[in-house]
Amino acid sequence: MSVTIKDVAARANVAPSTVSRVISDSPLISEKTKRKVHKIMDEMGYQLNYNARILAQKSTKTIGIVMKNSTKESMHNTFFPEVIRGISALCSKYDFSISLTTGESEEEIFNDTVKMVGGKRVDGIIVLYSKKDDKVVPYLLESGIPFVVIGKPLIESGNIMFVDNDNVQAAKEATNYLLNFGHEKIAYIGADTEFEVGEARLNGFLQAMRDKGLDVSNAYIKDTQMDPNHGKQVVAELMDLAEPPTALIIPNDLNALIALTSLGERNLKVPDDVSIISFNNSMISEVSNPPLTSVDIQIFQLGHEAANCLIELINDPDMFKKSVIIPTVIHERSSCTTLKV
Amino acid sequence: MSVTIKDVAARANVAPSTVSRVISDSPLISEKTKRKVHKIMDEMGYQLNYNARILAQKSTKTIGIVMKNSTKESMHNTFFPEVIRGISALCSKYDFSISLTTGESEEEIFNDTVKMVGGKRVDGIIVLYSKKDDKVVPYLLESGIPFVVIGKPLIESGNIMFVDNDNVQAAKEATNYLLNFGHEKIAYIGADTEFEVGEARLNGFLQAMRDKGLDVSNAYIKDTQMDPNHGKQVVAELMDLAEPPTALIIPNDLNALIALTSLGERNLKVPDDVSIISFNNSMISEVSNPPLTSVDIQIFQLGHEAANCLIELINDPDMFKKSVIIPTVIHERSSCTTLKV
DNA sequence: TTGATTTAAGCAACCGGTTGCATAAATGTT
DNA sequence: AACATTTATGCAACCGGTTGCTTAAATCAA
Repeated sequence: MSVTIKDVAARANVAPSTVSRVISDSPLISEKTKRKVHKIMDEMGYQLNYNARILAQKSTKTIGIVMKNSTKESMHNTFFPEVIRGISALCSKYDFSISLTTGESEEEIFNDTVKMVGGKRVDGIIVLYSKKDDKVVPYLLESGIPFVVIGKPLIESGNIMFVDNDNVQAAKEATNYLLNFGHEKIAYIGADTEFEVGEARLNGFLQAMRDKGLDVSNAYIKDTQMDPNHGKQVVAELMDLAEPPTALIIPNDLNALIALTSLGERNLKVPDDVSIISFNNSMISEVSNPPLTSVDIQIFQLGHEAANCLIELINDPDMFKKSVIIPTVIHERSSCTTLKV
Repeated sequence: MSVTIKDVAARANVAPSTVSRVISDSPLISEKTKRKVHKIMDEMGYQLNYNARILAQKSTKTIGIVMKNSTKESMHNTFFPEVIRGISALCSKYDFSISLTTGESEEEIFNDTVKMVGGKRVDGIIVLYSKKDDKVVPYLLESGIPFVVIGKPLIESGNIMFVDNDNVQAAKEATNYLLNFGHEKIAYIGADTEFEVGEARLNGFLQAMRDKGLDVSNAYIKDTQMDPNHGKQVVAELMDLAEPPTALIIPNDLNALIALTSLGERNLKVPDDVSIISFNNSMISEVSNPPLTSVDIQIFQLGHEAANCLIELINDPDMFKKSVIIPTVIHERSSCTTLKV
């Protein structure tokens, strides 16, 4: 069908191996021959067949991305495109390709991963989450393939490369930010302890409160899905308490927007009646009304560093398993203010 | 290194070809042999090497996705994850993998595409946009690879499979929706005629206005980027006109949110002072304040259908080049109301 | 000029599967 | 029992590159 290395070789009166070496610009080939072969490759419209190369070199130059793919529960909307962008940037630079899992359920995602790894379709894997009772990471560990987790692995974290924020610290800072405004009745939303990030942030929140000598009622700790109705209900439950919170910590901007609307419906003003601090610092936080004070977790950077680590690891599989922490920074806007007394 | 078909064959005292046929569950092999070989495969932990299969079968079971990858300009945030989800669903079902372009600039994206297609890394391509002066589609056409465009191709559209909304119609309906509320001074934002979708919707808008016998000032037609400052500026320009519009058509929910905020800052109320209709019907439109009336373009479905068409086309490359139109539907919420007289 | 050394190119095995064709074994027919 | 069919398996070429090793040619040293 298409032009192969042999066709080129025949036309150029050289051996296929010579053509192959021309392609990889081997120093074993003279400039003269290289020119000749290149000319003929162009004439014939030769194009390298990557699959053949992959098979021979046993290297795919492809990294697999394992992601939760379901609608709501998954990554906060903005997370996914942004982290992909970060990964892409690096891949593009080092000429790697990206392959995605397509599964919806945990089972499917696991199978996709096995197919990628066992089937030798990728050189390395980036896992976009860290979750309890997850089968993917243990499998990867056992398989020996290079991989990086975005988020802090819950097992053998010393033995696994990961890229993460310091979520405990980030939540602590967010909490302290509110505490410094005089708030003491602070509710924490997003306590999904299935995912490591949820647990870590909850811990940070609790620590900050304890450091300040404050008790936290369980009624102030809420989980939430990425769902308007549920979000509104959570806000309602909090505000209907005998002692409603005066400040809210919310795990992402979209949920914060939901809260904002929900509070508005009850005629509660942000920040005058309730202060809100959220995570992600996406464009939503910039344009909501009022603009949200939000913790920038630097999603692009997370992806970028993860890809960076992974490619290093692929090039030297025995390297020291480092982990990198991406700093977070609070972007102050107008959703927090001093507690009215 | 790992277990190959030959290792299994040796251990089972059969030929490699037999093992291969066992794997593909060929009717040529007896049940007895199948059981025996399967048992040994399990014992040895055999795993198919996909690259070898790809090379031999000349089929990758992978589809490539060509996307604009840059931050702002690109797809409205929510579009990308949602369309991927739609594509994934189908791919998962038919056991296809997904490969992404990683490039940022048009040039890089084009090169990524060539590498995918020329390098035989994919069986087909989905292009996530339709743009003027685009080199990708002509290249794909020439290459002969099966591909589907999401959006209406600007060249040879009879010869190219595509999945799209009827954007002219959608914009017309949105416009009529506002006209029926008595609005006549309607501004259209998002007139980026580089992309087909921008142009089509603009035409729909103009048609609807013309049908109603209304002139449209050029001052009412604005382009906008996915950037808060620019968005606000656009709104400002419109509202500072001697005759400011009473209704706005905005190409996506995030920009509508920007507009909402921008109008709020000028103490203009939505919908009392200005009506807004936006596109995409993302979660933002549901939770903004007020909730936005938005045209649902069914992004998931666009991806789903595109993948569906592509896989059909891969299975039968000579098939009739159909195109499918995904219906749009206006979700009424609270951002539009009758024009005050 | 001759032998040693460097440089350039070719040979052939290999990566790990798939598949058309040949052949052996099993079954059926008369 | 002898031959025609059917069914099950094996042989070997092939997919399109890569690479260790060998060999031929060119350059160098003496």
